[in-house]
Amino acid sequence: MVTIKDIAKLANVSHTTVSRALNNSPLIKEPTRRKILDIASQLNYTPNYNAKSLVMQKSHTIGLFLTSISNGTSASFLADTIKGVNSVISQEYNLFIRGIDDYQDYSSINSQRFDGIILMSQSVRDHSFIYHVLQKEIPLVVLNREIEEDDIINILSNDTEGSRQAVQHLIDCGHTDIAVIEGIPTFKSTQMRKDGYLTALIDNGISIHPEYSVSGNYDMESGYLGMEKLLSLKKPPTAVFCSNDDMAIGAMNAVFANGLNVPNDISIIGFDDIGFAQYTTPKLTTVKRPVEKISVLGAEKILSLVTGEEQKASKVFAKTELIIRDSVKKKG
Amino acid sequence: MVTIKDIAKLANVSHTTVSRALNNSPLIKEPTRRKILDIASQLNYTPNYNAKSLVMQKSHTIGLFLTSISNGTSASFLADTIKGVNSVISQEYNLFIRGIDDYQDYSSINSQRFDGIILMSQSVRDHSFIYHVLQKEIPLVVLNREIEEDDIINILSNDTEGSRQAVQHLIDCGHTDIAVIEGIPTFKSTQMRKDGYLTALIDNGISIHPEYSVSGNYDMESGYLGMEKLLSLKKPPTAVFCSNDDMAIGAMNAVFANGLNVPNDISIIGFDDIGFAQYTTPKLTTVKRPVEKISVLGAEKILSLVTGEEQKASKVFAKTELIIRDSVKKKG
DNA sequence: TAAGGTATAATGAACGATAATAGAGAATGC
DNA sequence: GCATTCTCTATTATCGTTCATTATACCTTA
Repeated sequence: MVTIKDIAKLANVSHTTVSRALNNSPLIKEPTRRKILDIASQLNYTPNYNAKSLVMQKSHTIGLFLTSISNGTSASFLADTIKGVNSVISQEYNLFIRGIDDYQDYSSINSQRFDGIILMSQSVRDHSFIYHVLQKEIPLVVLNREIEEDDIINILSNDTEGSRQAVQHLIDCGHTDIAVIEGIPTFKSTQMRKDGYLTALIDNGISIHPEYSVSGNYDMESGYLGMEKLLSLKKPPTAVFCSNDDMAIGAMNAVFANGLNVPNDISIIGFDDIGFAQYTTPKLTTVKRPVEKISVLGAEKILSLVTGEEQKASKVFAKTELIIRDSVKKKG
Repeated sequence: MVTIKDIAKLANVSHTTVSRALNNSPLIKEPTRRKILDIASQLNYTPNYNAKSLVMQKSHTIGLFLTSISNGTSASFLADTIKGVNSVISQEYNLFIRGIDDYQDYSSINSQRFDGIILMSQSVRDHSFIYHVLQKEIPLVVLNREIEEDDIINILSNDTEGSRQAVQHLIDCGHTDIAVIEGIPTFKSTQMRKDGYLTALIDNGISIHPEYSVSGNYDMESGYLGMEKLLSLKKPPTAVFCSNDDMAIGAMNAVFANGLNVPNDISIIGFDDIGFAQYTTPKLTTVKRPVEKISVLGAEKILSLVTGEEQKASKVFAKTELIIRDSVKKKG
């Protein structure tokens, strides 16, 4: 492997001069610089990032962490996150990806190894991780889940408002017996979407029936089971807000399995707008959550943090959007 | 940040002794070793991987490359790949993820930066990348796409056989007018699945109609368009083999949009067995492709390669599996 | 012409680890 | 009892960079 010393020898200069020439230092005369650059490219020189990192105390890697990679994270969420970050992080950085739950302890996560960390957070369980990163003084951006501390850069989608709009849409269509299938209990998103559901009901003076709230865990199977539970009530709801699209799809299947029809017997609305939402039968009315956009914003933030541009701690909200398709019926 | 020298000072030994103690060298007496380890854990010592890498010529990072992260790679494929690899690569390794198409040139991909590379390959375009990695003498495992060179470790799913079985299943159900919606032309998988389709027809003495082969690009939209084209033929097929599930879902929608029924008017079979396949209406009959298993096998291979265990170049085939659900109808 | 400036380049010391070699002290042999 | 071997630890070099300091050559200027 060719090093700056090899180049130095050939150029008849010191290795320092080579280093400076390669780093565009003004201390080097143009002709020498040219000569050195020529030789470097002829020898096909590539800098040794380990040596560079060692002396500069910079790792050239950005860590993208998720609450989990294998558990409870849907394929489209994972894919959108990675796509968003990947599109922004330039080639000179290493893009490192892991799930927090892959770690027994966080000792290997330090500022030597990471210039900055993006956390796509889905659970309060992440708090110990956040605390660790903060304590190690690694630049951090937290996506998707609101963190109360105010010296944190936080990029969020407004799930509460999004789900409020969704349920308001059901109400606008004449529904009053509206149920919710909830997500994984420990996830903040679960709480926010439930809040939006409740807000819409309260705003419209609709009384809240506890039996219309059933639990789920964001996968299709749990949507199926949740809907079965709702259908077995003495008075089943006429519309169901599912906390994500996967569960909405499961729920639709449960409706069909019971010989009923969506949206004629039961209206269903989802949350996320995954790619499949427009290919279900009927097409799924849902709330588009801007996962990829959040990731892009987060990656941009971490880059400017890492390259030293001052960044105020801040909360950025990316907007959700109600996507009306065919799974909700106007009553009366 | 605490270094071995700090530990050495406190333990009244040389830094070399500390290094040896931490690396379980037999040259260190047990009592000294204990003392050093105690101090190290008290100081919360974590090794500097950059320094380590520099002297040991080892990067402690495994690169997971895909043909592309943003173009033509489905969410479930990307997610399954990452899940599989992530579950195997131990915590002491960095897991680096990128798309090949993110690179203008491969100069930054060298043995200093990567101990080993896993390539989830989807296109012949990857060849220049493979050539580069081979030339840099970086341990390499290629997944998903067969590479002719025989000194390469290659882990594949047998798509040809899988799609042959799929089409054979259609034939067994009494279909003879069988069409195919193909994938992205440059992808090897497209060719293999087409081959399986053709093989099944030929094996059964069914004549091949060129108008029954329509092109697609693996996304749902193209499945929709492909099916529309087929439906507009004078004599539409009674069954369609879609080269992946996404297109199958698009195709089903096209059938519905034309007022027809699946499977009563048209039978549809897919390929991949993505999570949604069992939640479509009707549930999709398809061929399960073991993406995650391939990734696991690949990750295991690269690890044993990297840790120095001899590995013969080899081709490993992971089996596909026909999953029969409700989108194919028995004729007659 | 000597003293002082000002560019430009060279020297040598880091960074934090490992590895080859040297050295000190105890155990062994004759 | 002294040389020799054997254990264990210390010394020093090294990996490929950057950076602070020092040196050299070339101009100014008095």
